[in-house]
Amino acid sequence: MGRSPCCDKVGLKKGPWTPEEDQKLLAYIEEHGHGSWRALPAKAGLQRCGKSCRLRWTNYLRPDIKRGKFTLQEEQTIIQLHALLGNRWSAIATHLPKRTDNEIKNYWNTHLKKRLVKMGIDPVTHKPKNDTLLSNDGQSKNAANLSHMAQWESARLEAEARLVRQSKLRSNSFQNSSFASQEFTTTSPSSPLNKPVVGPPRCLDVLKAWNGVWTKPMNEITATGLDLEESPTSTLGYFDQNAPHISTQGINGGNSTVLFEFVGNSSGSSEGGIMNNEESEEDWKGFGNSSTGQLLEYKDGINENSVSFTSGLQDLTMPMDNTWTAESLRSNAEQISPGNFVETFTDLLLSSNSGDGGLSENGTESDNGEGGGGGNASENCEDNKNYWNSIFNLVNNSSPSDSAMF
DNA sequence: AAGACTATCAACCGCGACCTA
DNA sequence: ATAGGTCGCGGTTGATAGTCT
Repeated sequence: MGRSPCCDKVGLKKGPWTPEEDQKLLAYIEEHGHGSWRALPAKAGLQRCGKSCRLRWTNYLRPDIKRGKFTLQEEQTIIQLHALLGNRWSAIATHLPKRTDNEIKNYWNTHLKKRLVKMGIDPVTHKPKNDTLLSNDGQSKNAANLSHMAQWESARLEAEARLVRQSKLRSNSFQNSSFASQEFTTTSPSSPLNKPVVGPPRCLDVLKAWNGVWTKPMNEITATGLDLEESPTSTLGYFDQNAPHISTQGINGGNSTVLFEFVGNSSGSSEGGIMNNEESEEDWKGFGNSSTGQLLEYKDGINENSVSFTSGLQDLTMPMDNTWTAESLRSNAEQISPGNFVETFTDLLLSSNSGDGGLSENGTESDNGEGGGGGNASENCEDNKNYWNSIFNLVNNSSPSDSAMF
């Protein structure tokens, strides 16, 4: 069937919105909710098409939008999610509170993609340009798993979208009541007023692990607070950022989800490791000579039996069997001196960020070798390997890996 | 100072999915 | 089953600001 025009284009205004138009749209939605976007412009007295109104509201006027540069944490989340989901900006935005898909898309295209390219990583596949590393390391299996994971998460996201839609329908009668009473706790940028998603955001299990990285001091890892009572394959459980925890589940006995959270008294971080923009940029530029961060290199990747890291001072090998429990994590965590896991993980992920940061082409600003990554080809290869390994690590440790798919 | 170039991001376009009759 | 209508998503464009030469 053919696509019908969203509106009569004759006489409709296009281009940048004026403050007056914004005011009209805002006032109308505050009073009536948006209802049908198609009908809204006429009712609100706007010479715009409904689509334009929806976009303006969704990407700019909505009160629950956070503006300004992205924090380091947000950057990390975007990269991780993009590795899993690809250009599914709306899905990615679901996990970035108060950010719109459009904003994330723009940020990816103008910043993050370039950084990955400079790292020698294909921003589309997130694979090193020379991905023989993977096969050489016997990690093609992991790559396949990741691919499956992405597919699986995609299916889940779609199912979630349906649920949200259904929820929306059920609550439609709710819509036109008081605007002021609307909850703006939704984290979905695609969930404006007509999507009363209340409560913490639904979150990928992967992101639980990932978010956790930023929310809890290493030494606060505990074996308590296991909150994955819900099925690991269910996304109906909410991730509570205020309830960081470490979770283990029936490892090898069916479910092998292991979520652990370290973290973050990052230098320059404020609450929960969230940094302001300048600080974020500083981190991008400065890791490698971080005085507070301690290098923790994901050294050996994942193999059959263990996962190994190298801290600045010592090696740490975590068993990949059912002995990798909360307790073991905690005790192993204690092996790592109280450095900042956030930074080290960031280093791990982005340690080849020489081009964009403070490391000059010739490496003159690289005053140390460990985290700078601005070195030779072999170092870059190692960094790329680490980058991808970090993703594998997250996926493998937090995936609902025990679904039949895996 | 001025023109060229680059980066950023708001906004638009077109497609596909979904819903309803 | 099908057609029409609506909405949301992802790709792209274009205006503007900033930087470089």
